[in-house]
Amino acid sequence: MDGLNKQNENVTEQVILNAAREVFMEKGMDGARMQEIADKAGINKAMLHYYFRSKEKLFNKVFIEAFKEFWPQVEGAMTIETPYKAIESIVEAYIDTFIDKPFLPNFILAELHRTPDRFELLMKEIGINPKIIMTFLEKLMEEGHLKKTNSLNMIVNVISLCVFPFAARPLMMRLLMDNNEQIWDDFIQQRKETVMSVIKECYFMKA
Amino acid sequence: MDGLNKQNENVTEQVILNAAREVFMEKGMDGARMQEIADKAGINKAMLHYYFRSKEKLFNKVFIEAFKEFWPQVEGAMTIETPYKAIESIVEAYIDTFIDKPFLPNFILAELHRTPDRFELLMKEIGINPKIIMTFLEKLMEEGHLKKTNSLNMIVNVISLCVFPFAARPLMMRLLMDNNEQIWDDFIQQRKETVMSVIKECYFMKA
DNA sequence: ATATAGTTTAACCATTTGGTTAATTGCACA
DNA sequence: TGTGCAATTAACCAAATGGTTAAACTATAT
Repeated sequence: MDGLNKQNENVTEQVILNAAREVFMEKGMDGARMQEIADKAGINKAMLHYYFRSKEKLFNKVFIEAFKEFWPQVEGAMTIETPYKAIESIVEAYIDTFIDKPFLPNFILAELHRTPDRFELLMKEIGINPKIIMTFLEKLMEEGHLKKTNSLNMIVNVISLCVFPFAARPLMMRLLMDNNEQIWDDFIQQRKETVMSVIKECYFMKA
Repeated sequence: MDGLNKQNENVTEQVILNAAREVFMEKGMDGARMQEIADKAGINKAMLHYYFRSKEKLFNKVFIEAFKEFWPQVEGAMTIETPYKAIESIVEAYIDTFIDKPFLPNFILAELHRTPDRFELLMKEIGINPKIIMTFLEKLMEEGHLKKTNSLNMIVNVISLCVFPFAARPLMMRLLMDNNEQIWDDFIQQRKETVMSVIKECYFMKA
């Protein structure tokens, strides 16, 4: 029966993708080894090529998947009525994603830096366009909910505050937090508040 | 005469280091190829090993050099009398360094992520300890120049605002700035001011 | 001039790595 | 039960890569 085949295929395919995600996230494209992915998936290396043809194709799949999960959250946030809650949701989308996938920021930054042009293509392919966040912010300024400022600067600041601590986690842990996991956890638990208080102070109208 | 030999040695050594810096900065440890470094230096590949023994030793040299140049600027900034100027100088040290070495943030983040423990060792070896920035900020709070807040959050915020835009440059250029070099240059020219205005708003006492 | 010591190179080596192939297994179906 | 097709594997391959070596070159000191 065809249905069972399809199901088996999907199972193996998923096993491979899970292993590939782990390895690529941790080691990046250059550092990852097909053999390690196969080992982690518990299958023969030839299967990777049987299902995904090449390392690059497999990598792309993993890369695209990571964004497909994340971006809708940001888009969703912008439909929220209250301006404050909307921006809070964007911040939350970023931070919760990275709590769940700690390697994602480094993974993206490395790939971004490795092949920027291919990155741009993939973004367009998936339909990610951060400019809509910018226009969203500009709308909120027009409507008088936010102070009128340079929206490019504002969005860069917000994203910087959300993403960078995760990207620099090993540094912060070792040089600022005495390698103490608890301090990191507390820091991250507060992070949404911390970022929002900066945004409030700098960009929202004083009540 | 020994002097001439030493000079020649130094010349070749520097040629190698310059080439190695370029390649490692752009491709990272995993992506860099010894042959490419040799080609860029215009010498035989064996020379790399003659002078630096191994890829890792060469990489370490490049890595350490990058910090040795940068960190004293930050330390120097903290000796400045006026609190505002002191913090401005720290921000300036970061941003000017990255204007000069655009690949440095990605280079550091990648290495940080690749071998965090070795990174920590190198930092201690060079004598870099960002905690002194934290205690410096705390002193300014005690003295009433800054609002009393969590110094860890403050330093992370400041560094995030300074570093992240450079690390994410390829993304920002392509998705927010229409690949327009001029927009990027303007953005970076304003960056010191932008960051300082956030710091002023959030952390300095209102005049 | 020649010995000596450091410098540089071409050729080579062992290992790793992404990818292929041909044979084997397992399973639906007739 | 046997046929056919997809899934899976072991063995293999060519290219790339970090590293080595032995010979050649250069310049200096005697």
